[in-house]
Amino acid sequence: MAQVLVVPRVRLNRDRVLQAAVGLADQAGIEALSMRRLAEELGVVPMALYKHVANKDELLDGMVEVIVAEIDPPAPDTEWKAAVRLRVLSARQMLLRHPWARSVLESRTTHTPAVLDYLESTIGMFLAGGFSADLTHHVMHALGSRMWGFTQELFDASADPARPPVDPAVQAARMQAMAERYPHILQISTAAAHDDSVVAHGCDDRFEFEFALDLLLDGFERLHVSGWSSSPVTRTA
Amino acid sequence: MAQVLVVPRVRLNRDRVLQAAVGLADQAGIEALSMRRLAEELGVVPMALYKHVANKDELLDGMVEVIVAEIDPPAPDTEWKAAVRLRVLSARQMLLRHPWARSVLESRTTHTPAVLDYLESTIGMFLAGGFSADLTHHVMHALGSRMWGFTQELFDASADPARPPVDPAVQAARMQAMAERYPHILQISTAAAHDDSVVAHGCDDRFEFEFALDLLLDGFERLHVSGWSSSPVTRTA
DNA sequence: GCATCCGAGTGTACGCCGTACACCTCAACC
DNA sequence: GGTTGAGGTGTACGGCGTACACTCGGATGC
Repeated sequence: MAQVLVVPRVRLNRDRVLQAAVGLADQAGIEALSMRRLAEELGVVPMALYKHVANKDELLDGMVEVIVAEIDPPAPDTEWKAAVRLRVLSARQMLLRHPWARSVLESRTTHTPAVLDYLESTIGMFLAGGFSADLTHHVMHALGSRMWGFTQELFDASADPARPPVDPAVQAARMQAMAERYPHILQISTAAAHDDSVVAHGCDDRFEFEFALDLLLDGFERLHVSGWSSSPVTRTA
Repeated sequence: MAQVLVVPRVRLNRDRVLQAAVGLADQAGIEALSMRRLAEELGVVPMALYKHVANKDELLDGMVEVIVAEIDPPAPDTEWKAAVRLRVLSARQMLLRHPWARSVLESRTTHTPAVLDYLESTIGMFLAGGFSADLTHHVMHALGSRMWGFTQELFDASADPARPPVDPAVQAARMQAMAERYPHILQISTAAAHDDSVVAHGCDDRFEFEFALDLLLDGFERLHVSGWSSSPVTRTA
């Protein structure tokens, strides 16, 4: 017999695994995504997956990278307000396509490069629009609840007490690398700090919370006293 | 030998179970909360818990009731803005005490009475302040991201396709009971509906999303053009 | 005083889960 | 044509939620 007759059995790789995981979560729900079920979907034994992802947590991180990459890139030469609006609305479209994404995104504390890139470019829009680093810092917090991105433990190494302590030299090198790749993030993460340490001590998140809340409340009040009753956009079907 | 010497072995009850669950989640994290671990904590065999809660999902619902009850009641005779502010800040304090609460709250789709009561009284604040039902509807959506409460599937029976269909008569009776107990919720949930059906068809959540987003963006812009650079409240340590 | 009952707590067991570890297979390369 | 190493396999372990049949003890009725 020449050759073999079995199906070609395309080789597994990390990307095929991640794509299949996203697809499975989309159609069966995130709670139905188990390593065993995913392996079955790929016609492979469960342990085969571990040659491509370290464990289930890393699988979820990989899935996040996949979906964040679906967000439209920043529109060039666009005024800050329109640019942010487009970006956030695009992120929202992605979240609607993947209903499980919000909870997974919010459960991940380790920010992956795709996520950091997304933050970085969004921050850049405000800064390019002339916003001060301080205002941008607060504005990102206020936006945070709608774009899941910006939380105070971004640079906070103590966020996860279970993580083993890191060598200060290693930590400094990491900060250096961060500063080069994500200058805007670094800029605004330290903008609200009082002392001079580059490692931000975290920001006053109660202040951030009230900032956003008061912004909303003042907006509500303005709409109310100006006799707002129907929507500014037409709502005819 | 008179009597017995064993510890009195206080009887278990639903409340003891829920309190222990909240305590365990507080100190060991929500991922460490298993029926087995909780039972051990209570000096009892795992299956004993099932005499007091139907299953783990109902345990989580019960935990939500416990923590929502910790939110301060509405301050009487207070202007709407201050009243809402106090309430939301109190909810935030509760969330800070129970770091696991946010994710659990957001994962529950079945709103328990405690949660509905919370929504009801908050909505009442806006209405009492003279807000139209329509504006209150949008305002609750905009607040939603910060107070986890108000989502479009509140009255949407089709939210969970896995749930068995309900007898229309039963459904109508349910709506009637809802209307009596939660008039404000009903009022604003139907405010944005175009047709006359009492069972809201769900609202245009893209509109709600943009409403909140634009409110924030306009606020950001106002702050920006007015030269906002430092915080309106003093930030000295 | 004694039989009855019934709900709280028990014990065992099942089918899921993530994944450690030893093994096999086979294409690529010297 | 033997070696190697990466990809895929098989078995096994401990943990999970919970179904189901049970025991036990205190309250209740006679």
